[in-house]
Amino acid sequence: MNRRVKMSGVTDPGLRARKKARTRAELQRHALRLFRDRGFAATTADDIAAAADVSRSTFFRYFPTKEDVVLLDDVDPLYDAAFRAQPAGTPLLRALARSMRTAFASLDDEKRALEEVRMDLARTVPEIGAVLRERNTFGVDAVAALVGEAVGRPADDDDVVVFAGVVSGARLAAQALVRRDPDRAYIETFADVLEVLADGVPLADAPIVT
Amino acid sequence: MNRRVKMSGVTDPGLRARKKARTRAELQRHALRLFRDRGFAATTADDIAAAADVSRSTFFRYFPTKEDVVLLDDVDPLYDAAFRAQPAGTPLLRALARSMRTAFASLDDEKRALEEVRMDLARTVPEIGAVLRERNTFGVDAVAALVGEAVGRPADDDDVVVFAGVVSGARLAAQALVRRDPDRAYIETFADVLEVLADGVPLADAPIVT
DNA sequence: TCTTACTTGAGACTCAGTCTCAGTTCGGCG
DNA sequence: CGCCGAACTGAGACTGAGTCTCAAGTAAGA
Repeated sequence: MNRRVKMSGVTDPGLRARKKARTRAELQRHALRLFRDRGFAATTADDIAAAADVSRSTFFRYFPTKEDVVLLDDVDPLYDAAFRAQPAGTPLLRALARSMRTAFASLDDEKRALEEVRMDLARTVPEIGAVLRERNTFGVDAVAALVGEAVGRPADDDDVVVFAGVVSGARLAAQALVRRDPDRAYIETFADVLEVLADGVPLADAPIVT
Repeated sequence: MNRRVKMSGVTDPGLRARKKARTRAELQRHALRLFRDRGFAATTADDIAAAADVSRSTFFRYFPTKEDVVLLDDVDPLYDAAFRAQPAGTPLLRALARSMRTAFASLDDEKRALEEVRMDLARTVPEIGAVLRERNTFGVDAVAALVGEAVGRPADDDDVVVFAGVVSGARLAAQALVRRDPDRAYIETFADVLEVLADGVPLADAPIVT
């Protein structure tokens, strides 16, 4: 029993793969806990490995850098999917705002808590923020790809890239706002900013006063 | 002769300070050269120190990290100054685009070359890009401060922060565009993007197709 | 059950970054 | 001019990230 079912359409993982997934998840779980409690810099790769009961070598086999451990994520694909599920005709910025809200709302409590720790670290620890910004669903390239597809233009079309830059900028703004007022919820703030932008860039035409 | 003139309004540096400035500049000069020729990762702090004929310790005394050496910059203050010099009444985005162009044009050839290497590294080497984005004149916080002052609003005003995010996003877009087509000049591209945005966010109202 | 391929732990190695200490050099003052 | 204190430098030890190699263990498949 518990044999790998090779014939069925969905290839069932098998013991080896299941073990790997479990180890990876364990490493992340302990890492995030330690980062939260002791701080990122004060947590060594050894600490994490020890907590997850594997060797340091193994830690780096699963995650190329200490930052990468924060990247592991079940949520980003959900944003993507939610966006693709938006009905045709929806204006882009609204569609993005909405898909963020629905994707985040669809998370169960455990995942949401995990996600909040991740976003907190992203705002707090510069190295992590940088990595996340580059490899996230909301990096310029990723948004450009997503949006280009949605409007039927190439991902390197100037307008598409500029639009993607604005969306990434909206995220930067949201992070800055939450940093200034930690009571704000990040996802909500991000979605709000996108909706503000749907009515035009604030201050775009504001003149300089002396 | 060559005595430090303490009485005159401008405090003349003195030997010590001059030496420091020279060492710092030398370190940067060699570092950028080595980064360009060998690559960032393949250049060790020892290499740079040796090239500039100082000890490794001294290198880290001048620059807290290897990335920081790329940050040293005479140009950013020029952008600031050029922006502040824009006539009252100029709309913000135009003012930013213009001040970038004039500041960059005011550089002599040597400085401009240096600046181009820096921007190239910023686009090419992720670590450097990240540091530059955070500590640059065009980071969200810096833009918010500059713009808040210009429109007479606090730097943590929501509109100001969102606007600053858009400007930072414009930079991200410009970097992405140059990455796709290295023949573009970065500064020009950045200014162009800002001017595009002055006419509204492209695709903002574009609907999703299918 | 036996072979093969993947996975792991141990440990050596390089390099970034921090810190301490001792020696040197500059600046200022008598 | 000569001396003292402060700033600067180089040497070297130390921690921790990240890479690599090798030997031992374990799942997969026949």
